[in-house]
Amino acid sequence: MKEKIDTRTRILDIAEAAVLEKGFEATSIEEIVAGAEISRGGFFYHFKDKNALARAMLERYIEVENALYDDLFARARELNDDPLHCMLIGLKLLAEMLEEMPTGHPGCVIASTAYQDRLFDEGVRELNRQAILGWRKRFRGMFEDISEIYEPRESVNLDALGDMVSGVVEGGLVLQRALREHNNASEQIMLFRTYLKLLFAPR
Amino acid sequence: MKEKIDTRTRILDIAEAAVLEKGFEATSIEEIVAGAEISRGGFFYHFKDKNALARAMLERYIEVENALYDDLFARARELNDDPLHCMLIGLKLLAEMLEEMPTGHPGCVIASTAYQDRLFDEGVRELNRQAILGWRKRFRGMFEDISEIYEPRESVNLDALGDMVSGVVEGGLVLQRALREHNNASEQIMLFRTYLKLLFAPR
DNA sequence: TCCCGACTGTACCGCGAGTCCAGTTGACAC
DNA sequence: GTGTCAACTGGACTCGCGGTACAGTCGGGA
Repeated sequence: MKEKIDTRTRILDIAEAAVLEKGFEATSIEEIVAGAEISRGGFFYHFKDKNALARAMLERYIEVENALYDDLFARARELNDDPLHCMLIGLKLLAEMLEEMPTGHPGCVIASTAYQDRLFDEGVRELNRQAILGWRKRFRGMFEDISEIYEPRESVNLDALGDMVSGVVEGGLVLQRALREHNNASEQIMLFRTYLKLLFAPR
Repeated sequence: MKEKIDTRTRILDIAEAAVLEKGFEATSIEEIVAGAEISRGGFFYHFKDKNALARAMLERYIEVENALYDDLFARARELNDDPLHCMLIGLKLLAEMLEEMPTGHPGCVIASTAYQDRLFDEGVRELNRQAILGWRKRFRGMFEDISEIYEPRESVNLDALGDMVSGVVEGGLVLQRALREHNNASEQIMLFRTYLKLLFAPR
């Protein structure tokens, strides 16, 4: 039985699916242990409390999300060396990816935790914060590269523009969840993309 | 004692403040009744359960938010008849308003409920949905008026553009909450404003 | 053989939501 | 003055869930 995924990972998988579907509070430890086919004792052996579970989930989620961005923009870079076109292609890929998820994107854990933050400890909140700051830095860097070649038509704060990528995704996912529609997030990204095209259009 | 605000309103006030600060789940009925200086029985006399409280809060919140938008864009209209400039002024006013809130904007209840929706019944979810659809319609209408005068530089879906107003605000508020910064939402709105300026710029 | 990590199973605590209900209080009606 | 009704108070109780504690089991290396 080498094939058996280790229990901790199994707990995280099941918890993540449940939390993204119904929210953290609405997910009981009872149902997690039922899904993972372990006992309550087993759960607390791996996570000292629900907060530790949240932390582990968030850590894993952020790692995956970062890897995803790395991969996406690396592929975009292969298709076009120009930083603006690379950005535009990357956003297109991102939009397509969001669209292809059949049930719609699971919904970003970031927003979910941001709005229930009193349930979590400082560690979780800080993790959340650092993730967003990381994305700010990533996208800001890309926008700096673009600005060096294409002078923006209107002066903009590049930090804020970097945040706008995360913000548009988060906002789109909120709409998608609340409206029970499917393409809001990808549509919002495509709109943001036209914004960039206009902003960095050559004179 | 005509001055005494009726108990139901007092409960809503206190609950709203607490919920916006810490989230719905983290707010106990115990603390609400303590704040409102009533008994637990008194609370359940007014609301049959916590879900009914959520519904009432959401109803009130949406009403206030709509009145706020009405007022904001009416003022903008007074300053300039042109639909594009009216929109741009309205967004500026909105951004200023968000900035002036000393502790930052309380955070939109919409996103908060969207990410915990299993805690609420269908009525609450539908209320949430209708609110966003209402904003879509409102802003779509404004963008239609603009399009009649200013041909957009890139073709865009006006529903999606309407959603983008809500989305940018929601996304900005998520960032603001998670980062513990203060002006993200207003900055995001200002960026969206430059987008509109570029999109509808006369040739 | 023994040890150890990964559990199982059970008993127990405290808290908050929600129920039930009997009783009080003050305003207005007749 | 009596009755009635809405708006509560207060207390007792149930239930589910998070969390603790801990004794015992089981399989795989050293």
